[in-house]
Amino acid sequence: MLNLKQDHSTLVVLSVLADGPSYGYAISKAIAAKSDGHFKLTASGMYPLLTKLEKQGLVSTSWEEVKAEGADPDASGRKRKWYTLSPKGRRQLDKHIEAHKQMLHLLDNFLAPAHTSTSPST
Amino acid sequence: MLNLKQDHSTLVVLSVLADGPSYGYAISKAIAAKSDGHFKLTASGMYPLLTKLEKQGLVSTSWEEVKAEGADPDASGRKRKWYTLSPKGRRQLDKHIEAHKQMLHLLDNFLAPAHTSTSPST
DNA sequence: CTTGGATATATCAGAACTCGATATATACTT
DNA sequence: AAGTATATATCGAGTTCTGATATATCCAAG
Repeated sequence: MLNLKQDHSTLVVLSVLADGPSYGYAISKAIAAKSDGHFKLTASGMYPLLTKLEKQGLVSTSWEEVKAEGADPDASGRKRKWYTLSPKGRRQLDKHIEAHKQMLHLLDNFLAPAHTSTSPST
Repeated sequence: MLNLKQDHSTLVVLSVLADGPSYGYAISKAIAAKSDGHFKLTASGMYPLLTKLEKQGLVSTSWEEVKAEGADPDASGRKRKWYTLSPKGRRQLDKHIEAHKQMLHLLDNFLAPAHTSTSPST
């Protein structure tokens, strides 16, 4: 169970939101589920990150009341803060994925034995 | 020019030391060269990291005087602190590489379209 | 011989980040 | 009534990041 750091958290959260709007608690569960239990992003990592993404304009937000089944229509129930990926967030996700891929590529090259082979494959 | 964070720094520094003993300044230059100028690990990141690796027993150290060409044999010249990868450091490097590869694999799966295909490959 | 750039190690300090613990409140189940 | 799940959020001690600073030697150009 890997606790995600900011860079990976951002990538993963934006990726979840690319599938459609969601909210903190659900995103956290989605990350655990989608990663088959390997990734973990807890509340203390999630909410500051979401606030940051909001400030950066990568997501837009709205509050919505959670209606209970047989609830009194006048009762004020639990609230959810929904996050929606903005066009800017969309572009940022693409950038993050690209940056991630480049990092992989550079690290692979770095770690590869110093063959200097410049193999014609790829 | 990417400034390396601790995880990647550790991986990259141990990797450089796997090619043979070296010292801070040279490691920094080697990282820039070996990454074709893409990775940067500056003094303020390098020395605390090397100290940490030493404390963890991943590297062993020794001081050596840099002899100048026509220098007075009695003159005390510049000093270098050499770092040598320990057997434990060797094993740790392998672990880091494995962890890195697993992270790639997990992130790729996460970012892949939600096909739910459960393809029999791999 | 003096100025500056390269070599070489190292710390400082403000900022940012990490992460378990805590706080608050509603909803559902037993 | 108690316990678990849902839901958002902050606190704070510890760690990490990074440009700036400090110190000192070596070498080449002016």
